[in-house]
Amino acid sequence: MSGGTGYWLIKSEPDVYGIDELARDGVTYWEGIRNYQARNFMRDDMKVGDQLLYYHSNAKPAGVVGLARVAREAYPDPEQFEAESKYFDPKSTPEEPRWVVVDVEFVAKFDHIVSLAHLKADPSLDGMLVTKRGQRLSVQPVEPAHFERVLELAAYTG
DNA sequence: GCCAACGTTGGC
DNA sequence: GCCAACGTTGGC
Repeated sequence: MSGGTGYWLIKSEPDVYGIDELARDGVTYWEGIRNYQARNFMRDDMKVGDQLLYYHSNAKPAGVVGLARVAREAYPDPEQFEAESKYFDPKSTPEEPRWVVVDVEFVAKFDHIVSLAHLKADPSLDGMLVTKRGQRLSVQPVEPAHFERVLELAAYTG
């Protein structure tokens, strides 16, 4: 697989759109990001082929449940213009869209979740953003070494 | 369900 | 531009 060299963690609530829905759909656009820092990561830094840790939040337990990749770089989030959408933003216009999406493609579901508790307990993951208290950012950059370590913890062999 | 942490909004 | 109020996130 050619392309991106970046690593990210993306959060999703399994009750809303979990890894099983992504596996079913194959590809989806990552709609509804309404945080400027997360948007900037998607808009400015995510490249096709970048690898994504798929994280379930508001879950029991919370943790990394699989892998995905960026299939298309940032473009305007169509839901921001749809008045009936929960992601509608009246201040955004097609001429100057405020929010973007990327396309996210399913890669794999881990056999076992790598729980948040497990991530926090691993010294080699010190400093990983998701393990920090109060860290709510739903799109986070991940260091390559941390990414590889999470795959080890998942016993993921590709 | 609770509540701490955090981001955004809006009055001034 | 400050900052209190408010709404949301997300672990527990």
